[in-house]
Amino acid sequence: MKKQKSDVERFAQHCRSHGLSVTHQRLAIFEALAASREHPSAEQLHRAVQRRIPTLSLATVYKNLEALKTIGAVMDVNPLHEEGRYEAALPGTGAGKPHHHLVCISCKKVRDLYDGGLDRLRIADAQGFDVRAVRVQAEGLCPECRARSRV
Amino acid sequence: MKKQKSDVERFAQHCRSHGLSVTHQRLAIFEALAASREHPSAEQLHRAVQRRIPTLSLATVYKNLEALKTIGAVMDVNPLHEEGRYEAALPGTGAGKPHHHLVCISCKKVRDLYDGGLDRLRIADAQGFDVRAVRVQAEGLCPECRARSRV
DNA sequence: CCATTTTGGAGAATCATTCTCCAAGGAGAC
DNA sequence: GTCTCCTTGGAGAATGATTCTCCAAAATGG
Ligand SMILES: [Mn+2]
Ligand SMILES: [Mn+2]
Ligand SMILES: [Zn+2]
Ligand SMILES: [Zn+2]
Repeated sequence: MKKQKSDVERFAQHCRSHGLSVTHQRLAIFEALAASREHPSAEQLHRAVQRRIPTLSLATVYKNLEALKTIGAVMDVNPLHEEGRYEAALPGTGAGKPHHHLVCISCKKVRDLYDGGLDRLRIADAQGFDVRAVRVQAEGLCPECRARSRV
Repeated sequence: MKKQKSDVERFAQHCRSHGLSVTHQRLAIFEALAASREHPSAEQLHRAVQRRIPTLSLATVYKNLEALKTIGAVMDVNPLHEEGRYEAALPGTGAGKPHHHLVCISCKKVRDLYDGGLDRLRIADAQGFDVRAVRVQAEGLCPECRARSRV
């Protein structure tokens, strides 16, 4: 009977050690997320947790996901989902040849990354998916942001 | 003087062969995109093209990006940018260990992809970026959607 | 140039996400 | 447990990106 509590306790301590209090809303949101393998949206999580806490508001779900991301208890599956970014795709233009991207986590700039090794990636266990394309996104600090943060 | 026209001509023919008429707005949007290496947003493109066509509306930019994506003249840099998707990230939970994702281009479902080979990826030419993480997203049709489309 | 069809502009509408404001609920000290 | 203090939650408005509606303008094909 210690086992059952350990996940919750680990979460509670993670919160406290990062200065976040452990409310039952926060805990329920995390539990729902941890119990799912569906990579749910905020809306889906809201619906799931509302079965336990009918008064839970959607804004609270967003606030908590953001807070939990900050302390590393939750991850965002989508790289770069705030605003659409485009590139031309005809021969001769930027995306004329397949390539990948370097994305700055600070200023959001996107640079093309041509790397023959990455183009040859094969997915070992595609779990029945008919894989049409593989996108690689390398995330980090761009030279400008590195310089700025080193001040 | 043939060279300069060839890109425009190639684009025009690509449009016509896919049943899209070639308006100067559409052409200007594509030219602005092809001339940029910044992976611009719709808003940025709008500002750029407005210098040539002051009456251009933002909705027109979106309509055209969508139309051009459909015929493959434009690509969307962001995988999955419509709605945030989350996962737990503490030991014992889904993202407790680093992993990648299989995404269905039809129903948008996201499955975890554990692949030791992908975890060992190294970026050959990081162009000065301090790379902190590499995300791989394999896109294709999930088993359910394959079955449905094969009807 | 004519008729047909597609497209563009303006602005409203929609959808996801964030913010504001105030009351309720945790955390740590007695 | 009780008392504070500070964080958090709820409600709904606000925001920002994207889409839709409606009509006039422009492109196409002859
Ligand atoms: Mn690119
Ligand atoms: Mn995952
Ligand atoms: Zn940067
Ligand atoms: Zn699917």
